[in-house]
Amino acid sequence: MDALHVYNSLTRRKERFEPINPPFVGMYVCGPTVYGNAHLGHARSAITFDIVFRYLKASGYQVRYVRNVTDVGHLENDADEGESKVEKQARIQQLEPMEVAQLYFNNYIEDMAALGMLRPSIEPRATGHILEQIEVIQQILDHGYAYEVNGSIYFDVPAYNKDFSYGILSGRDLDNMLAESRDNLEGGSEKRHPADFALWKKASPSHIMRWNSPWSVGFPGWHIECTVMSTKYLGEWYDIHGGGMDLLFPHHEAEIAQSNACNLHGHAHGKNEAKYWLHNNMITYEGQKMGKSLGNAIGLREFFSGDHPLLEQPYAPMTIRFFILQAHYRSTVDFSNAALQAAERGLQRMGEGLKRLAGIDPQARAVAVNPELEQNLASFRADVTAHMNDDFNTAKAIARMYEALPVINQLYKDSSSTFGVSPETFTTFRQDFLAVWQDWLGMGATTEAAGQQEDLLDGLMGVITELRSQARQAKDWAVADQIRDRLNALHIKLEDTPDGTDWYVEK
RNA sequence: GGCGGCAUACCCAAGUGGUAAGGGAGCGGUCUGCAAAACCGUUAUUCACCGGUUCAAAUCCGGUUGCCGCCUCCA
Repeated sequence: MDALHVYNSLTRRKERFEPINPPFVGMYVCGPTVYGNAHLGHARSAITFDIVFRYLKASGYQVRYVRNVTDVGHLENDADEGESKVEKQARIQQLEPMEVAQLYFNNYIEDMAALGMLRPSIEPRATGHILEQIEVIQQILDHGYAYEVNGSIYFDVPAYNKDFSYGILSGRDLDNMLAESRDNLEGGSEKRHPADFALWKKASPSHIMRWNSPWSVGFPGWHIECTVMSTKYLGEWYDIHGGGMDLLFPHHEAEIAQSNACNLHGHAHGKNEAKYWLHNNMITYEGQKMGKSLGNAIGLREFFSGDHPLLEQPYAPMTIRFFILQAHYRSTVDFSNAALQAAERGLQRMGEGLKRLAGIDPQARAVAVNPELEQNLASFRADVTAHMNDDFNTAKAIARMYEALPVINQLYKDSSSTFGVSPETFTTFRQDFLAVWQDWLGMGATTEAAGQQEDLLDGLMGVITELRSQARQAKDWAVADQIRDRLNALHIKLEDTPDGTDWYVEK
């Protein structure tokens, strides 16, 4: 595609992407609730929108990417007046609730950095926007789309549905929802209608995270923070709202309702908080959904360390990123040791190609231009752009990179080769190839950060491999093999090549 | 029950009207003291099943079967 198209959940169609105020693009993504370490699902969502962020920037847009941090715990269960998830963790760990939120927020940032994520432009916290949330709730009340019961404020879905239409995003019909859930409407509920949801909850005595409001000492409802913070930083009507598919209902549906109830423009004017609603699909593990409630949500840190009964080995963060990018973001992606190991090997091969790419002298390969190779390299950028323009199809972009890999290998191989490309084509290709890998896909951090330790190790290994080469020249295989075996035991792999011996530390 | 998605080789996975991408694994080969790695080549007449539309369908329509997600906190 020659222009960016995105799949919009709101219209259920792929649409041409046209920002409201080019060259500016506003994007809001639902971030984590910080009461535990991040798992694979968090990674998928963050990676999906990291790609969107990167690609929009690479396309020349000026992007403001807002990703919230939910540090209000909310309740374990709407019907309970019990403690929130954050408070529960705080009690278990004997920490201040805010300490828990900060701890897991720090961990989240660390994990995301390991996965090659760019930091968003703004990372607002729910607890930092209590006043704004109270203001918006007041407006919704003033507009008649909410009501108070015992100090709690609920969104009045039926009232809203009269003037707007509730369910526009998820394709739900309020009447069906009513008919279907009438029997689970329990007597104790303060809500007038089962579809109503809390905007403000009065705190029970055990609820520690609490703030003053005109209605009660309490805390904001689950959905309101996103409406409020997106409006504050991106306006009432902005370009992109992203999140996982599991947030589509009720969370995003509620957000749209709140936004319309507050701003009163609504879909009659084609405005539903954001112009494009993008949703990444779920991750499964051997065909089964990964979820907290299912207990099979393997944490990112466990993948990195390999310390989990389901994992056969540790997996590098970049292996995980790469694997996720090999599938389209709107498809489910199935994790398993076999699949991850396949990605690991594939990534290794690409890394090899990247290293070779740097070592090719374009002048020396210009001898005889081979039309086929020339064409492969010359069309590279246009091909990858077309794939990314098609709803960020990173799977295709990566496949295209692999199609260029044999060309890189051929050019690298031997200088007497009759294969060649023009230096101009090659130089442009090399720039593009690296840009796609590092900047568009964010795979640049493949190589480990170099440090002093590494310099020392380089020096030591230089000495060792040199001694071993001498032994090999003397055909002293016993010594040569002993060196290799001993290093192998230390997880240092030696590989003999025609030019000398390569080594690397096994992960 | 309501809403939605998926079913492509041994595994992962692209592909939504023009005659099956890519990765891994397997197999054959090159290289190599050996090993490992790397490189080259190769692997689905066929896209769950049945019917229909079309010159043409994995791709569109109808039906069947199976799997999954959301509807409750979840990315």
